[in-house]
Amino acid sequence: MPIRLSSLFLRTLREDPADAEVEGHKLLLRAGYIRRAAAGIYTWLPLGLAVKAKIEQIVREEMAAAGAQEVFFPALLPREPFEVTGRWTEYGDNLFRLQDRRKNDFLLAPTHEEMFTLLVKDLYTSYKDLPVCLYQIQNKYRDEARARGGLLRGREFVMKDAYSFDIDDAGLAKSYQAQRDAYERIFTRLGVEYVIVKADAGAMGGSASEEFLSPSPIGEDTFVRSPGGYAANVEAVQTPAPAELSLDGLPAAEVRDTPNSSTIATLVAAAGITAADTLKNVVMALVSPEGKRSLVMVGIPGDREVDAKRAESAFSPNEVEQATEEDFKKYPELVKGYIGPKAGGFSGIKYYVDPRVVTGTSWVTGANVEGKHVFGLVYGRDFEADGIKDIAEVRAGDPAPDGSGPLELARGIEIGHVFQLGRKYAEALELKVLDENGKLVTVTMGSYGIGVTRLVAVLAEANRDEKGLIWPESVSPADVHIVAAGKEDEVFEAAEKLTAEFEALGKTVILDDRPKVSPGVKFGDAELIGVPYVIICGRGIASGEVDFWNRRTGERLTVPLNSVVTQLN
RNA sequence: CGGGCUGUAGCGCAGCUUGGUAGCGCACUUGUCUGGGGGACAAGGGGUCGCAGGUUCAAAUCCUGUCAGUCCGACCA
Repeated sequence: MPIRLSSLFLRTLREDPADAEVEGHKLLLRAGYIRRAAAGIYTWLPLGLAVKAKIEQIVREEMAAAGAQEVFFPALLPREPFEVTGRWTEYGDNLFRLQDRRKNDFLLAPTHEEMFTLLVKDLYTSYKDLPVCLYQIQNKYRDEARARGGLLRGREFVMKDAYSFDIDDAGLAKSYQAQRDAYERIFTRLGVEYVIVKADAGAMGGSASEEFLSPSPIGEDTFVRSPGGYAANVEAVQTPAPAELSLDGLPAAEVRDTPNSSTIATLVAAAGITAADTLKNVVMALVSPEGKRSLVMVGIPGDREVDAKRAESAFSPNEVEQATEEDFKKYPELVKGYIGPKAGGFSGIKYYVDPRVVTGTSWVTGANVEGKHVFGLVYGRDFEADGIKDIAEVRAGDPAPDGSGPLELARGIEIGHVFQLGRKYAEALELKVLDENGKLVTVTMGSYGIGVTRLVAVLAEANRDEKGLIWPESVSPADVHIVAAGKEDEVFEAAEKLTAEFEALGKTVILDDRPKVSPGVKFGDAELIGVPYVIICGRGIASGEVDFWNRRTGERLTVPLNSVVTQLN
């Protein structure tokens, strides 16, 4: 049956809703795909549901091809499993918590690692059962501090999450690759542009992790890429270390008076040097998962700022905070504005340097005395560090770690994430199987996510013009949109006949059979709704002709009524 | 969580400064005309003015509180 606009539950809006900011989101609202129910929570209307179903279908087909089996968990979960893995508290305010009538704690699942792990533990006990890969397409709930861009970042959203279970690392690598390949096929079929970037494993533990980002100026993730094909999340970029320099013939370090030069800017102005010549020693406070606070010091080139996300990543699992006045009070040796590396170090403070600080490099830095800096302090001769921490900001033009050229910074929307999770959850929840020697071994896992509803937003954002949406064929709510433009019975009869012919070929049709609606309104709605092919049955019917519009290219042809079906086929 | 802005009909907005009959456009209903780019005319239906309290003879309007939305930032597998 065609989708008849005469009866479809739909009301298109002529004006943009005031609370929508992102263009694609405005169009989804105006064209009647979704309605907002609460901040970050959306109701799906028939057209939106059709697009979502198309995406899910492609995901299901490719998951099946990759050997994954579909299951379905409740979204409403008891507290206990999340207590075991520590995430009941770890997730913080982002977790929707609730209680039943007996005051037992429940949550709305933000993700399902625990449940998948427990399910496999529940049923499987032998290495012969592995590998196995399970997935579901399910609503997730995260009480985002700030929902954004409609479906882009919602508090309720649909995610495909898959988990692989293997007996060993080699198996995990294989499962990971199978999912990664499936993701490439899925995004290609969806017509979504994507880049695969190395991601920071972060708090999730585990080793290999890659994100699928769809490049977009409205993206929330910053990533870098090089002309030679390197791509990584900003957190994951490793700054290449320059070659070490010879210590021979370098002038001796010299302490000079630099009054009132407690910032890089004032120092540079007063001493006639550039910021890149200076070594800025940043003191930060680390808070361990147990809540213990300690200070660290990192020397980075003075022309760069610390990137908070990179610092978090480098010092994970510790939280990184700015050092407070109180912190400084505990270490009177630290002279704010004139902090520098010190022979033997400051007791209780680890000292790290940026990767660019290599043997033979010479720096202008604090002398640990009010009003004095050291000039020509050479790494490997005059000072050493406890290690390397790569926490300085990444800038456009920086060299790619693999030598593939200068990096460019770009924004992207995370549409998928593949992750070698390892044994973190299996250990916490004691998922073990007997191996061929009858010994218990802990299973190793991978987790693989695709943001299904986010993909609707990404597709809408990437496929539109000033008149409306332009869906890729693979996700369009219908294959063809047929408009009966006119008042004559012949026009409607021809449109009906054409609809039947397309449907006989297995095509899905949106039929605009609204009586007494002017052609202009119907054309406008067709363009807004965004089916890629539109056929107009109108004044040409008398001479056996219809108009054939290609929504994407804008091409408009007049073709004989009796050949339009083959034209589209 | 911090800062800004906004809550008046399904959508977009005016009215608030200076308190006194709640308005406009779109959408919707009916009729006539029109019929290839959101057409015209006429007649209609629809609003606890976010919520609560206060001031006042009288509050959409002034005051206090609160809730919600949204943007920027912080946060965020």
